[in-house]
Amino acid sequence: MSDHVSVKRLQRAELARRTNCNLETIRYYEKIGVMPAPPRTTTGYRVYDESHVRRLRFILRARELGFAIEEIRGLLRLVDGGTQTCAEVKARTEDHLADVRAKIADLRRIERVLAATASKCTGDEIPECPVLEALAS
Amino acid sequence: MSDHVSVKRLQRAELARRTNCNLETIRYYEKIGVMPAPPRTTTGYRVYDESHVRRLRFILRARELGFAIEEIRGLLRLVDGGTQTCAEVKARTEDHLADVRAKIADLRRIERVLAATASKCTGDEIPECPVLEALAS
DNA sequence: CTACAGTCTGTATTGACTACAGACTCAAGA
DNA sequence: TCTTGAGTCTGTAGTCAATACAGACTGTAG
Repeated sequence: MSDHVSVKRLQRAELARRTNCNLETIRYYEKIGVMPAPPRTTTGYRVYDESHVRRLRFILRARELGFAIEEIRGLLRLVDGGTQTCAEVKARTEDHLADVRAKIADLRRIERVLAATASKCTGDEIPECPVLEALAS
Repeated sequence: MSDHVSVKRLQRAELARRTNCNLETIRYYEKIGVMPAPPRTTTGYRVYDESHVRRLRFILRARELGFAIEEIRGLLRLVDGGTQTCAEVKARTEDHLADVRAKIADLRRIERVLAATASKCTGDEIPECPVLEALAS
């Protein structure tokens, strides 16, 4: 009776398809310990279920938002421990938000320099080039 | 008379100091061929001069602006060949500018999601957390 | 029985560095 | 002259976050 209400079992390719994750990335996440090692068939095939789908989606979404693996590991510890407080997670999110904003500021500075330099270009065939001069000076 | 007006000779650490570049990065740039292999003393020490300072500054500035090494290699070929046209460089710069703008757009999207999610947090000690829910759902 | 697709493992590659070990050189001080 | 410490040399390994591949095994359909 134990598998009367059977859980849907997935192999690796199916998990990859359902999460839109690269096949090999799943194994990689298992190796670095952010995905749990799933049970195996007698012949060694990994067997996943819905809990793995949720876990992987969590990781992928956090990666999309630019969290580093180590930051995600921290978030997962909070989730797994069941001891997380909203305050802790909020603090980590805000730290990360500050990082993202700093990156945006960097890129905007780069954008300004590139745009200003490119706009000086005549587009002529002459070898004098304001971009190269800006880089060389 | 050949070294009557002697060029200022620098060793690696001095070049690093003057360009604010990591010591090992200089050797790396030589290895991958964006910096020329400098002459050596009889005992094998690299000997740099002002031309190396200029070259390295060019590379570092381009890196700061987010050009990839391969893009820089392309810019350097234009410089070295003496055949560069302003139009070519302008085109490459504008391609790169488009990449930078795409990255900014990505990060701004991420920023919006993070900010919106974090602002829902109560900061309370309760384990329900809108950030984790947003990631898990 | 034989294809063929899927999975398994470990390892190599990417980009742009950075760090380290172990040997060598150089200049200054005792 | 000897020693000490700083600088340099080489090759190699590690970083991050995957991605790719080779070679062996398994599972299934015809």
